[in-house]
Amino acid sequence: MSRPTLASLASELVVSRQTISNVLNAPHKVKPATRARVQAAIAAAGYRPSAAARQLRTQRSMNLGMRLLPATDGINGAVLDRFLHALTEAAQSAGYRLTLFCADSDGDEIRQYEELLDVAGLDGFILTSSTPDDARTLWLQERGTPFAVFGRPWDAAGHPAAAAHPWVDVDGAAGTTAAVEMLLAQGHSRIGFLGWFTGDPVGADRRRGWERAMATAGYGEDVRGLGVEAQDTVAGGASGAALLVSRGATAMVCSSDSLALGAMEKLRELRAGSSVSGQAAGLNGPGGLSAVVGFDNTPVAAALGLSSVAQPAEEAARHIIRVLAYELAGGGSLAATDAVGVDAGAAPAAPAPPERQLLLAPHVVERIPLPLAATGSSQGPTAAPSMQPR
Amino acid sequence: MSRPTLASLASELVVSRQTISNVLNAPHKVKPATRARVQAAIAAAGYRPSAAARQLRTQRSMNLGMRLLPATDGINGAVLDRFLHALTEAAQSAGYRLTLFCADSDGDEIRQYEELLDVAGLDGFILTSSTPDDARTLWLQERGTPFAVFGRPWDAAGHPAAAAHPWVDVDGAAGTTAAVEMLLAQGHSRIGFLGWFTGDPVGADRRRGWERAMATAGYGEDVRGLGVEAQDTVAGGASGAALLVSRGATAMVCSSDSLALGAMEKLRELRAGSSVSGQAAGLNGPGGLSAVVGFDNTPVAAALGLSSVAQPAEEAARHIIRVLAYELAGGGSLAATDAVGVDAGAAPAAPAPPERQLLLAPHVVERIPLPLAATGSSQGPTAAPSMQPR
DNA sequence: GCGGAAAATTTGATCGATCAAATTTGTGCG
DNA sequence: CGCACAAATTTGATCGATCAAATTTTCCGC
Repeated sequence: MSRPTLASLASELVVSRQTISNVLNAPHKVKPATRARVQAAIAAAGYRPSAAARQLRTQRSMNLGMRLLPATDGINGAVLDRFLHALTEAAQSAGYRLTLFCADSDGDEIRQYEELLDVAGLDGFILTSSTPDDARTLWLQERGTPFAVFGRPWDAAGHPAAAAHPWVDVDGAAGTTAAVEMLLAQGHSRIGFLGWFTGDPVGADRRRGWERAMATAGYGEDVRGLGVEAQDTVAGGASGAALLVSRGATAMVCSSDSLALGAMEKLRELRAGSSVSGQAAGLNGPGGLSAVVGFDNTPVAAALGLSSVAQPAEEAARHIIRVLAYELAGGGSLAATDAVGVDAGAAPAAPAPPERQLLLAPHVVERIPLPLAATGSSQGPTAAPSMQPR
Repeated sequence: MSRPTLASLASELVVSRQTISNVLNAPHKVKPATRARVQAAIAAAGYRPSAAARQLRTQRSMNLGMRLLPATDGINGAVLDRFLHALTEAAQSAGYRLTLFCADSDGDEIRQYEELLDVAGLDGFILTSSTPDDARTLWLQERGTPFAVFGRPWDAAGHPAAAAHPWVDVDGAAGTTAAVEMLLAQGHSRIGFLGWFTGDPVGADRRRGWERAMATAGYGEDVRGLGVEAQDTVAGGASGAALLVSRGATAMVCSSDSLALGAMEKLRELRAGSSVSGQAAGLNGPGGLSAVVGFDNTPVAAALGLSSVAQPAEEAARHIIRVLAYELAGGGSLAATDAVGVDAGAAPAAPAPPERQLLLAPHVVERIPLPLAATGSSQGPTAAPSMQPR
């Protein structure tokens, strides 16, 4: 037998299509006895409603779209990777499917939205990364398409902006603040900041966290000169670290793991260079090598024993789906009014709407740099005789 | 006006639905004059056929599915990331959409196939990674679902197996062979192999490439003891490298960048330990640090100046789509006979069917290890005065 | 046992496209 | 001119579900 349909199942069961449909979509409308009988038949026949037919009628595809950004660094892009995994999983368990697409530019991305909405009837989009005065969010809002953004809205000046759409972001400043606090606890006081060039708001935000923490600790005055910017690469990190050291820094918080990796290597090199007792250039602070903290907690950081600020990408993804699903389920129709002083109405215990805009706190993963001692790890290496030749 | 449909456009143009449909799907059936008029109207109205309606009628969704594997290492997983990007892009330009899904196990993956086929009507699947006697490929073949695999089929013994389904893979042995040749050219002769524990066929294949190249170069005898296996981590690479060095290796080819990274660090450490003139333990072969070659050409390798074997992931992705699209377009109906001596028939110049099974050759990216000299890269670092406080 | 409202179920129309067959228009030629 | 036949276009049915309204069944009190 080929795939069962509502009609085929109905005639078999001697009930109408609609009754079966109701069992699936509005069970309370069906008499318990019938319901049980139908459910049994559905399970037995392995019936699954066709999404295409359903979509044609209901105009909902249960399909969400997300642009796959052109891989930038690959070292830092790892966060989006984790995000994508978690997003797929969350979407799936919320009953949505996830469609990927590529775009050459933000303009092209909008063109893709249009196409995907018209042709595939996607129900909503997830945007990753937000730019100041984002054209995409404007377009989507005008058109009334549901969407949620991983990344705060920024105004043209690079400051957090107010926006009506849902978003989730990670509080970068809180991350660098926590990193500074960790270093302070280790006994450091001349803690530098190593950021990237591109004047984007994310970098500025991370820098602010460092400034704030230093000021709070009473080192606000010393900060001048300890904030440095370089290209967001390993090489850039190395030269930036050299500059910071020359200015007396004994520790540094970096905007990325690429930078931190370069910094760590450079510190190691400087320490090796300054002879055995490397107290020379102010190196060897209390924490030794771990005086470098990266950002994003990339696999590389984990592999090399680099401390790093970890973004809760999985939690962000789950929340994005939660919000989007809520909007798509019509939750937005009531929640349109800002959630301030909404006490009247006495709604019948709706399942507390998710925060439409959420800032998550990252945490610092403290690591001890790879010792590289000859002692093997859990399982030591073994010589293996050549296997099958040829 | 809301979205135009065939019917709305038809009445506007005073032609029938079917004529418009034909203009889109079988232009040759429509008189040139009419065709032009309809095409203009389509463009003007921005008409786009609904995929759901089309799918309902044609039973084709133009949608491909792919499982997103649970992120393993993150360092080595980068290849799949590039693959996914290229795949999305290729699918898109072939007119297909890509749907992602997650699964807990291979068994669950099959369950997902079933669901996605029934509910969403996916036209085919892309599998990444293949296991010996893969249950998924068997299931898909039995069911007659089109699919293509990134990875060769292996038999239970871990040897390449014959299979009827399309696949693309990268020739790992050729990669390690090329790596050995590069090292030979640098003057090395005691070249070790550093693989991973898990007895999977991919690792064995890469090892065979090393063995073959060494034998060809006349060092077949020496190989004994120079093949070592460890955990596929940075720490594992370090300890494996130590062992290889103790056996007299001056260079080594690794199965992954994780291993190579550990090896590189260990070599650096050993070299530093053996005083200034580190000729001691047979270190400092002709190629110096670059005597380590990794596999997968991960961003980390690029960042750290580690030579590595690069998989043509993008090309693999494009070919996978090419093959799958060909099958889905009905190309398989003729190509069922093996492409050996098919000279008869004299087909009317069909656009040469793509190879159903293709082994791509990787290439070695030779790099000079990060010097970490204080001289800044292209753009040097600059001190930046504190930005907006608070 | 009966009227009438509520509950349960069924029927016909519809979403927007393509297929298959029917119909109309156009062309060549004796 | 008119016939046969091909080209171009149109019509009706269909894919598989849900919606809205019509219909039948059930239940209750009097």
